[in-house]
Amino acid sequence: MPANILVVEDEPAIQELLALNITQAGHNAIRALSVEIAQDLMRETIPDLILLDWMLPGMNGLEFARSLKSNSLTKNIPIIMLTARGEEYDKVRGLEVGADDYVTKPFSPRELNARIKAVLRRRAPQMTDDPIELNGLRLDPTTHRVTGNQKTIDLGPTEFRLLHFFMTNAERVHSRSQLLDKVWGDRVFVEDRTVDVHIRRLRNALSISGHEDLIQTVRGAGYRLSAQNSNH
Amino acid sequence: MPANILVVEDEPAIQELLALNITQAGHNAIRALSVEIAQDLMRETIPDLILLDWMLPGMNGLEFARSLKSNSLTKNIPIIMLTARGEEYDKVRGLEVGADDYVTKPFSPRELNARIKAVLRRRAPQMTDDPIELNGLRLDPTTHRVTGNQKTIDLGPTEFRLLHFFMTNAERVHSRSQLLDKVWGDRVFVEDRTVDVHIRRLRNALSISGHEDLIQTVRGAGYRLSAQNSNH
DNA sequence: TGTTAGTGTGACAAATTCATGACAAAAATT
DNA sequence: AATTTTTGTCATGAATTTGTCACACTAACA
Repeated sequence: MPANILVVEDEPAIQELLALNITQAGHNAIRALSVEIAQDLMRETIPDLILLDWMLPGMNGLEFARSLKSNSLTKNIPIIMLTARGEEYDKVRGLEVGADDYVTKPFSPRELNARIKAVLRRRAPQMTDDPIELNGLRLDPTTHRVTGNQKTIDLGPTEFRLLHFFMTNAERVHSRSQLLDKVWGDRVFVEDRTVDVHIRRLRNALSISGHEDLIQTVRGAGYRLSAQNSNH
Repeated sequence: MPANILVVEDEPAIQELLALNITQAGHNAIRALSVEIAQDLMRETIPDLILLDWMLPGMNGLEFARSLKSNSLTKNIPIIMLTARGEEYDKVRGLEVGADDYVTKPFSPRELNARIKAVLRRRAPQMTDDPIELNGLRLDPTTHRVTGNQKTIDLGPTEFRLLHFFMTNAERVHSRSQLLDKVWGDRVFVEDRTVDVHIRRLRNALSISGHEDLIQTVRGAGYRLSAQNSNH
């Protein structure tokens, strides 16, 4: 299965090389020249793997890795560090922040692909029982409860699944049919507009905890759960 | 996680077979040809599970099981009885002395492993005789009684096991089939809905002590014992 | 300013899920 | 053997959840 691989590398030539390798291996390469660009892109799509240069302008790779691992939304994304020969790569510190592997530049395509394959192979199954925390809201699958602002909210089965999906796929727009697929299952026959109603019910429930516009409407596209409230 | 499994079986060929199965399942097999050897070995290591032949030279399996269950050090070790087809296994007496399950020889590896797995899976909350206290409720395993709010209530066997399980696994949702597995044991064939009835009986008993909403229904998911009541 | 497609909202009936009392079989107790 | 307790199942009614609809509202655009 094809995976989305985010390449964070400031050297265009090397980035080109990496992207070429990735696409030839049947994967999808998303390119970022800096950490900032990478963060922007991740608001759209959460990648399955990140190739991260050790030395970067601005925020360096190590810091970025650490920030990724400390966020429950992104902490399970495997990271492969890229280091130049000569640069002494602090393996201990790399592993410490949760890097899964590293590759030394210049790299052979064969080696790179082998590592990508290996990391993707052991990627964790999604649905875990770990609580998901986001913007002061905490969803706990083991308790089947949502907590926020000292308040515990009981959700109906569908509302719970819907919120669970939104929280594990936050900061992205999901069309109604995508939501039906992912939350209802792809074997049901339900109207698109039914999603609207459930969104409303979920919004109602979440308003108890003060999360008023956590779920936003993207006109003509669908809905999105976003931590940063775009008040324009 | 690997477990130490003591195999008490006088027939070398069968013992070999058992040990092979166990090691292939990732566990550690300790072999004993007789009860006496087993007792010796147990001075070294207390196993996590005992596979015990029903018919043994010298002290037989039943007596051994009984002696194990009467010793506080060993009484919590689960026992799976091995019986030959034809030997009629006295299920009642087996359960009486505390055997957790039994397997008929000749056995299929698949069956044996399934039973081992099942028994090990539910060893987690060690059934001790220590009282459990939670949220002003005190459950005493020796008397099968719960005390709360100056009132003491007698529980039936199943109600007791159910409450015991809930108290040792509080703040979590348990599906009906999980409860059947953990409280009834996976040997039995009972309807999912039966759980509902026992929940009701338990709730009835607990209401005497003023714990009205201690056990909550999570629609579409199961039941949960929780000190915290959701505030709507 | 008016038109229009897209979205919010309240209501409602159908479907689903659960609570409850009753009852007979099974077990335990006498 | 008789009695009491425990247990599993069922039928029924209660409660919640769910999908739809009709209509109100909004944003975008001519």
